[in-house]
Amino acid sequence: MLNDLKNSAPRDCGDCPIRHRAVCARCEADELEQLDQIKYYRSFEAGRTVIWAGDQMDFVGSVVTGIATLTQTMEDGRTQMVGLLLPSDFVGRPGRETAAYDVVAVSDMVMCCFRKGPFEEMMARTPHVAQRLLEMTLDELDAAREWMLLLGRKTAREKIASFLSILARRNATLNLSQTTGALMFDLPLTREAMADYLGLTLETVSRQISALKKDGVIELQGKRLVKVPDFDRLLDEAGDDSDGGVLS
Amino acid sequence: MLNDLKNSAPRDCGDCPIRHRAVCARCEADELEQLDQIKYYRSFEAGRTVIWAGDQMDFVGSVVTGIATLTQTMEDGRTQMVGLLLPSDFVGRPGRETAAYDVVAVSDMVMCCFRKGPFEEMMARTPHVAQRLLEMTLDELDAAREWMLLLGRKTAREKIASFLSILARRNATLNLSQTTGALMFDLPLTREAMADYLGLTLETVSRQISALKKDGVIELQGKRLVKVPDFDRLLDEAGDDSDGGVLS
DNA sequence: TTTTAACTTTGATCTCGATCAAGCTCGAGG
DNA sequence: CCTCGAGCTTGATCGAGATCAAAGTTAAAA
Repeated sequence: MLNDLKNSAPRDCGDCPIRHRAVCARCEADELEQLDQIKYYRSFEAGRTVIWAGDQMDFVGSVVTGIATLTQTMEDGRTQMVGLLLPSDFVGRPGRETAAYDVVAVSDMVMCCFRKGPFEEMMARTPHVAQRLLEMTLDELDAAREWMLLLGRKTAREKIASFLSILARRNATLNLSQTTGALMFDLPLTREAMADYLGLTLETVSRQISALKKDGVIELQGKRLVKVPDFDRLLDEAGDDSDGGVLS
Repeated sequence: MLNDLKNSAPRDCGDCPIRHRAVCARCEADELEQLDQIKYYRSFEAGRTVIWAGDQMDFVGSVVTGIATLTQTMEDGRTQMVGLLLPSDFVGRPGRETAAYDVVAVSDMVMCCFRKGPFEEMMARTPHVAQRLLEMTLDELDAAREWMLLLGRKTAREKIASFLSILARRNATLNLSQTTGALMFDLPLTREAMADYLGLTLETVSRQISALKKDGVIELQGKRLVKVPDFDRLLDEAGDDSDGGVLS
């Protein structure tokens, strides 16, 4: 409850790790300077809630480092995660007063924030921010629709395999490795959080991970480090169109 | 296979039924005229496929009248609807070559289309189109996330009740009625299409509709006309936060 | 009018994942 | 070192919804 505020090395946009992927990606030097003047950083410890659904939300921003989740909860407590926010992902919606979802930091996290008013003015003035935001929103919409297929039609095993292959692919993109052959990555979520993302119970998540391990699709080192000896095998288990899509 | 092309009374933007809700909603007279010059209408009979996932897509457009569905299909035939396109909804994505989903006309339908190239130029020149498209995309993203909660966590009965209350609310918005008390509307989808939307089988859809009828939550006249005697009761069955949200 | 086929309903049964219930693991704090 | 508890695994059982099967309904076509 205390902080949010310990200033974690305010950065210069020039060497920001998400400079070319976030909402500012298309900005020219002068636009970047405008953004620079209205931005501020906030840090959150793992487990902290960034904002509650329904609360007044007077800022928008980008995840700089760390991971957060977007979740919806029904009155009786049933919970569905509707987004996993990784570095460069955008939080909040211009033109809306209140938060639509709970946003929770899953790891220690730093956000680059803008007060909503100035940000909206900026959007109206400079097309590059709005353009980039549209592009990012369309990508998120595609991801949400892919998730609808997963939630509505995939089996528990396919859900787990799909989730793991998304994490694996993302990890391969951030690092330099190629998407075939063996690769390793960290599981950033607890079994329970995975269950909330996949529309399962934590017991089922645990069982299916064990099953995939027994079948040699994955190997575990500890509870959180996953090794995938054959990525195509994992993709196959995910039931996706095996287009083997090139990393973008 | 034949037509698509029978010219259904090309309209003047001035008296277009979706003038103030579609992607052109914010346009000034001069911008509207530019759009007018690159637009063309296409008609589709009920059941016709507008475009197949993966196909080259050289246009974008808006649904003017009628209803279409957006669906994803796995290799083994499992199908998930990821969107229901109503009048004013936008189809296609600027900056993408191929269609991501199957688009199928569910009723006879008329679309207002723009070739992709000219539309993208227009978007780059005039901010009002891009602004409106961003707003619409954000709304669709919210709808997709609401659907994720439905698909991941709601029971079959809640899914049906949620779907019916969405249709009822939309109908109340289009017509003049208020959202409380009795209201009637048409079911635009077959049981199978509803099942694909809700992540169920058609048998379960049929059974749950029968159950809601038996319990007096809805009444049916024929297979397709639904009467809701008490809308709050239906909302309650849907399991949603009962904020009784005012129609926007 | 009869035929036909798409759509819907209902019944019987099965199965996957939920639920209930112990234990296990491992790292932080005393 | 031990204790504690959060997170994870595994087993036993249950039940909502899927699946398999058969009729019923309706509207268009012949």
